[in-house]
Amino acid sequence: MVIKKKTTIKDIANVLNISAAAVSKAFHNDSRISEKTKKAVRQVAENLNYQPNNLASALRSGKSKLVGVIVPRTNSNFFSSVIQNIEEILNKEGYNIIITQSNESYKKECASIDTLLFTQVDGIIASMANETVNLDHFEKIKAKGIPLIMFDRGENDLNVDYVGIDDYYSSHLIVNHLVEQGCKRIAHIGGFKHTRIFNNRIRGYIDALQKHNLPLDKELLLESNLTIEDGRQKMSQLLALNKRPDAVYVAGDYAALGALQILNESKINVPNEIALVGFGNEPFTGMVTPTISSIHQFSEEIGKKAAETFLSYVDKENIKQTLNKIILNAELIVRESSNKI
Amino acid sequence: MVIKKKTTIKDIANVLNISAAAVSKAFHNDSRISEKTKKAVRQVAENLNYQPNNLASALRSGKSKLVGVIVPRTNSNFFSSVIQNIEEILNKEGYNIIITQSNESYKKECASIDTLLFTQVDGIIASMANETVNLDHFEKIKAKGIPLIMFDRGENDLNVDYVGIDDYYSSHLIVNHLVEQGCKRIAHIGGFKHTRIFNNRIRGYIDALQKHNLPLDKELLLESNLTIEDGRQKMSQLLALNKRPDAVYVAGDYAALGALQILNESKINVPNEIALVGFGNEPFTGMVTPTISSIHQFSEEIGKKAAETFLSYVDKENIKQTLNKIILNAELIVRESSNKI
DNA sequence: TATATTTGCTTAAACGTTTAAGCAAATATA
DNA sequence: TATATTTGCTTAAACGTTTAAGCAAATATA
Repeated sequence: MVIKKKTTIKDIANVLNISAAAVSKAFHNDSRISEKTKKAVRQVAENLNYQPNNLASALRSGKSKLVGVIVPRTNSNFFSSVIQNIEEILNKEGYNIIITQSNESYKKECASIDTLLFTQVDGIIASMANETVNLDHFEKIKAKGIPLIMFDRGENDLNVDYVGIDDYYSSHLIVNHLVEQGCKRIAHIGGFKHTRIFNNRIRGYIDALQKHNLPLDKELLLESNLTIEDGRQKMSQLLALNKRPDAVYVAGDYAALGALQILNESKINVPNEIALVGFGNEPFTGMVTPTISSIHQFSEEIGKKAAETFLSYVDKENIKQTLNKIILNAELIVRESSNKI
Repeated sequence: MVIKKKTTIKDIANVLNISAAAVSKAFHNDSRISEKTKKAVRQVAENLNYQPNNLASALRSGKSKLVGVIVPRTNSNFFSSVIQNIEEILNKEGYNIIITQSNESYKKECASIDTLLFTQVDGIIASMANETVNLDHFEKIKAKGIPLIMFDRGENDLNVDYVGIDDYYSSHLIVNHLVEQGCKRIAHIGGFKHTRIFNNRIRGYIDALQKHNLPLDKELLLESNLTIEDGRQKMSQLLALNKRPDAVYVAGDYAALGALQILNESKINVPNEIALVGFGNEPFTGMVTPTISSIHQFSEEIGKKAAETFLSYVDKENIKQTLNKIILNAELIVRESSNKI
């Protein structure tokens, strides 16, 4: 059996009787290398089946051409679509991405950051885990001097670029719609208050009620981890009230599904007795019975903007990031669960 | 502003007045380095906030400690769970994974392989795109001398390790169940015949019918790309037949959902008029009305076995792979769509 | 025709590790 | 006490690139 050594830049140089440096420059289309030599280099490279060694060039140039992406989970339409768009933009510029999932765990998020830094990524694009409160691990990234771009779930305190939708305004969209449908007691099953986006949705909900001169009933505002299970639990809690709500706005689709299950099991007419709106526009919202109204975030745009923001730092020395929010529009998709006709 | 240089092994060596080689050995717990020195090295490393440079060690040792993972999409419960388990096993051994999505596209799959090889991964774990027929791009991986492990969607012709479930037997599970429910005209909306797993499901379907002395009606065996849309289309086709089926076995959950939509829209009672079974146990099968029976694949096991198979090649010279199938059990989850009681 | 500029390379060092080979001092063995 | 072995390091080269500096030949300019 023949042990075949990998072809290197030197092998090409030997064939052509030029220096390795000239070969390297030919590949990089250096203006001081003649067209004739460039052509010859390309030809020999193909003949010898040359594959550049990214590790070596990364080591020498200090750029690994890798970008780390941290998401709470890939198993979600939103995140997988964002990832896909990040990849598309970055691949075009010669970057590859390393995806890691935090599984909503603070510990896993810390570990992810450590491994990404160890791999010498040129930057990190991240969306925070639910559990995360302390931000020291993200500060580590900044201390390394590589750009950090947050999307969807971020924190102002990090003072870095952020791409997301206007959660406060989205709540207004939902409340406006429900009021139009004639609802007067609108409940909100919200996410953790310590997470900025969920806090904004809560603030938006409260302010929108006030705008419509509706009273804020503390019993109708619940904090949840937004799983299916907790959605069921919180909905049961709302049904047990003396004065039930006539609409429920849930800050996440999975919890909205749990709520719907309880409503269906309790033979409550949705939307006529109680209307329901979710958040995130997961595909299943259009599959269940009745279909669930939800907020659609333009994941393609979010992914693209995040990638482009990263690229804007490339080749800059001494990166100095500041809080820079890119806020995109979101859209309310009205489906059966809130459409009384 | 202070430009801080990264701490290297040499900085530690200077502080302790020893050689860089000694520091490297101390980190690798070499037996010829004294405990005292090791302790001192670790202490100084911490003081200087030393982070090892993976690129340099990868270049020198020829091992990047990166493993590429290629999936048709991450946006699926099955694939994201497999990925998560691969990651868990490999992280323990100091490996990181680079995930790429082929989006079921042959071209994207080729590109993914190129970028992974460019990044000098130590191995690749992959599940093939729907579109893929030609296997040259996978042969490239083998030619590089790094291990290739296929899961879920593979090809015998590649002659590499494969981890998956017994598709042929799974079809028997489904047909047996439907016969038990009293069904006699069982249709099959199958995947592309050129993909091995779908072909096995078709063969299993045909043989299981024969085992139960049921005739094979060509009109009832359809080939599909298994999207929701095509599921709708193929179901409509079945409903247009003179002799309709009394059960439909769909080789993918998304297409099964499309079929269910048509059945619901046509006011056909599921399961009593027509029973329905899907494949894959995607979460939404338990969310829709009626809930859809489906085959559950143990994604945790599949991910773990794939990762362990990769690890079995680590540190081996001259890797020689052969067709080696690891076949795991699958389970039929019976739900409302096929349970006549 | 003499000098300046451009072209097309080469040379040599470097990126931060790992590792084979070797050496002196300390310790063990005969 | 003389020799053999072990311990704890050092030296030097290497992994495959990139890049600053420089040089000779070719070409342009005065």
